Amino acid sequence: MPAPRETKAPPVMAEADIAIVRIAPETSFKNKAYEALKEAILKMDIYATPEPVMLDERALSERLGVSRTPIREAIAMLEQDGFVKTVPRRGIVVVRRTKAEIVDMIRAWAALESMAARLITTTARKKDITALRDFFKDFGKDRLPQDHVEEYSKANIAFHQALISLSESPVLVDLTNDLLLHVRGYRQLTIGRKDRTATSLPEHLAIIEALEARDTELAEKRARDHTLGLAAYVEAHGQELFT
Amino acid sequence: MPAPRETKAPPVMAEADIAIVRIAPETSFKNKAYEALKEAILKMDIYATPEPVMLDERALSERLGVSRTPIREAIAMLEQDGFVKTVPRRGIVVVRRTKAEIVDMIRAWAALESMAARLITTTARKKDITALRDFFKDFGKDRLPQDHVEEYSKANIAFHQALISLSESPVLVDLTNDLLLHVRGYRQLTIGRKDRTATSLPEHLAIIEALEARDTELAEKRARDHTLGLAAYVEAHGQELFT
DNA sequence: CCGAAGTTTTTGGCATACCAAATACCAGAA
DNA sequence: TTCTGGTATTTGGTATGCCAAAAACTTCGG
Repeated sequence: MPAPRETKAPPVMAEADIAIVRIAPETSFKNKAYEALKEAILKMDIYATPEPVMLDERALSERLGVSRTPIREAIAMLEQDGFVKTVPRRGIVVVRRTKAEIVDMIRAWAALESMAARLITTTARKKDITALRDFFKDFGKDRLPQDHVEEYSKANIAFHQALISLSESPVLVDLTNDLLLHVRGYRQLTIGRKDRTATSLPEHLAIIEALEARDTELAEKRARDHTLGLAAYVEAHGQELFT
Repeated sequence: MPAPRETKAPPVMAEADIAIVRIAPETSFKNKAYEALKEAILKMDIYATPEPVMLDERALSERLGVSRTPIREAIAMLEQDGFVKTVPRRGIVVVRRTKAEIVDMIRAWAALESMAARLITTTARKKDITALRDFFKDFGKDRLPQDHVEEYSKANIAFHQALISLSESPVLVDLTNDLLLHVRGYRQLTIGRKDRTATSLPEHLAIIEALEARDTELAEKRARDHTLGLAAYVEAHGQELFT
């Protein structure tokens, strides 16, 4: 395949077939504002203050150097995502999730991930499954996860995302990513908790083993129970995190 | 009601403490446009014509009697939902799903519904579970589902939605509803297919039985397999529906 | 000092105007 | 007729301005 050109090939020309990089898509201000606001919201600790976090259209437009129009469109998108809620003539409030909502999301996550595990046993290559172990290669008897919670937490999330990607199901990937964004509101605070970290690694390895064995039912069950365990944990010990 | 005036309620107040219904939220044009466009998109048969269906902002704004601003905000929301995609300086196109995408969505649906079944066995009241049979009370040996495909299809969808609602998990309910909206693009064409209809009813009843028996694993499995069966069916026989 | 009425400010909702890119259209040359 | 160049049109993107409701502030009478 000499040239990546595709749309309606030109009649003749081809002047020395220099790489025509197809130009840049030039993302709009609307999308830039969406990304910027989304990142800002995810970065802030919404649960730190008692009073709700508010956003101001005009302030944001001035801050980002664009008019209110693209800002408002970005806000509309974020509202669809469930990150903010605009109250007419009152303001735009960053949504705070209750513990019950977070637990609920984690359960849905468990459902999707167990389906991913199921699919993986029938389609993924052994090579790719085995590669999942690499996420934890830095941890072992001499370097316990509970002594490097922060680091392990990152590896943990990366593992789960890689696992779901192996299912090659765009829907599962997208849905879990969305859920994860909401759940991560209290990243280290919950997922990386020491006491859970201790049991997490063995469970992950068990999941990988079931996948390698192509044991559909077992892999599905282990993936489900592992994440449901997290849900139960948050439900039991996450009280102090929510107001 | 002598006068339709409403703005600025009279100062006196309290006059006979009649039920003050909290006023109407007065949904904005943005939301009205969103609902209207969403319904319109779901109603049209996107897969009928070979060429992609396009939307025009100006035409829509004139059609709905509002300016382009709320229309654009509604479009931004629909784009987040995955119903449309706007291409800069080209137009707004109604997204057409491939067969693979639909199958993928049904699989995710299966995952979520099986989790709902799991939750139901531990929390729902027997009374509510048994009530699920009512959706099919009009069908039986003397009135086969395959002879009333259209009607059975509606009962089918209502059953699944009621089932998931019983889980009392807002996340599961919302996610499956979203998926269903996309899958329903070819409502009668797939879900109501005669050959599948025949096996559908018994499977539904089997799910209900497992729920009543509080058999978590079995209910989960039956719910999952039932919907995965639909996915497999679409994958095998849905070819003619996509381009 | 307190509170109610009135005024100003703030805030999101909406309409409108203009811009640039992509396309469609059209006239003129070969 | 066909191809080419240029021009008019279409279309989404963005900036502004104004409106009304709600909140914040001010003022004045008790």
